[in-house]
Amino acid sequence: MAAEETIRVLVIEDHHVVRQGLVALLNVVDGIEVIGEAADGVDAITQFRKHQPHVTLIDLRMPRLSGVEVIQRIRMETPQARFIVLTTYDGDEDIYRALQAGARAYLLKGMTTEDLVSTIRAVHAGKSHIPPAIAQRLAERMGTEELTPREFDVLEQIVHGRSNKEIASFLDISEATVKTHINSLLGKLGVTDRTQAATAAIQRGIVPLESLRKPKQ
Amino acid sequence: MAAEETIRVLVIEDHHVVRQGLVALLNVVDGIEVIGEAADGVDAITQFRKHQPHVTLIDLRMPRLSGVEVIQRIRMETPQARFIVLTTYDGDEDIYRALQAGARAYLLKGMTTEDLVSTIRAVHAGKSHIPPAIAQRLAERMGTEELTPREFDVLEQIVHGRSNKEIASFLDISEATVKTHINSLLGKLGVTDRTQAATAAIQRGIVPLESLRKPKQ
DNA sequence: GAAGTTCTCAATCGATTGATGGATACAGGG
DNA sequence: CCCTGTATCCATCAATCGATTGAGAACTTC
Repeated sequence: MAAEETIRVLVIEDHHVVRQGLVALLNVVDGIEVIGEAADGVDAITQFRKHQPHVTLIDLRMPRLSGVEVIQRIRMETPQARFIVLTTYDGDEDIYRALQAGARAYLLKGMTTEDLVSTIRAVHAGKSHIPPAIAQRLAERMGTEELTPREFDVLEQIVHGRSNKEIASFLDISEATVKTHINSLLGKLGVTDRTQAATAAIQRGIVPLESLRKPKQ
Repeated sequence: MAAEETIRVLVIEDHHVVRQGLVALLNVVDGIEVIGEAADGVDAITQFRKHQPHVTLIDLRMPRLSGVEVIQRIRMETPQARFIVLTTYDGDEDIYRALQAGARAYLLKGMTTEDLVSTIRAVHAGKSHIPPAIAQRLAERMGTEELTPREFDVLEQIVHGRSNKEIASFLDISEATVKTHINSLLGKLGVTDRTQAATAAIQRGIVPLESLRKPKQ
């Protein structure tokens, strides 16, 4: 199956070095051709429309439009589009959303060339390619309940180190109510106190690490 | 200054894609040549001895031997060696250690090609190149005291969500002692409770995020 | 051996936290 | 309309936490 068809790949990745690395790796592979690149979400959609790639490699963390949003929008107009999600950190909550949005596979940036190439071929052939470890974690997460918006607000404040009193004042509710929300979210996260809730929230990417240094808008 | 001297660069980076990207970017630049690559700390030292590069690009998070250790060991035998630290996340506590160990510059992986090239040239010319934002943060950190080993043990347990009683039992000391250590480390971290201590520890890279999923050996 | 660190422990006390039970509102489905 | 589920809110109370003070033992460093 030498010259069956060249797989046309679009690479969406904001880190210049990583994007260049992907292109350099892929362009020496037989049967794969990088036909476009994008460094942010908006450009990604433009490039997709222009080139209509077979397979799109996409980073999740990007300026302007997140990877998940890009996948959702593109699949609105091109449902058969095939995406492989790239991510640095595998605790990422967004992976789960991306796969729900229709991504077919998932790769860590520490992957080997063989991983990359075989995954691209598999996805182009219509297969999905989720590592067992991720599949299991996804299954676990399916069973767990989603946090309500209010619970999310409270969790965000907990991660930022606010006390119940401060959270109550910030959200303009009573301290007792804050405690109720905390109690609920502790149960949903499967933890027993606020410190565990904070680390779990960071680890799972529910509250992004980047938000910590900022003085909360 | 066209053909003054070709700068010989060694690239130490465990992520295959990133390494490939750096090499691809640098090899098209006039006056810079990548003369070696390494994917882990031990190999890094071997490659350094073999090629004696002018400038070494080095990632901090690596298997076998950390970037900081590599810098320290190489500078033991080659004090004039020049390092540029690469890192993904700029909250990294290790940056500070790397610069103390003798790194001359620091680059985020989201940098542009111009950043990369000009930094390599600057460092090769003997200059240092620390972004103002990092310099300021370093200055701040200089004033703060280091945690003692025991305080670090306790902080690690806090991040893992253990209660004082559990920490006491785990470290085989009394709960009172645990409280003493917590009191000290709260002061040194500049925070007021354990939840803030946990998020600060993660944010600054004092306790690595990867250690969270594991059931604590 | 004097000085400095670190680690250890204790006791007290006010503040914070988390568990529990319960109230209200509001949405479909039957 | 009633029932069920869900999200929001509040109060009480015991357990935990953090601040504070003081002090002895082990280990460096000079």
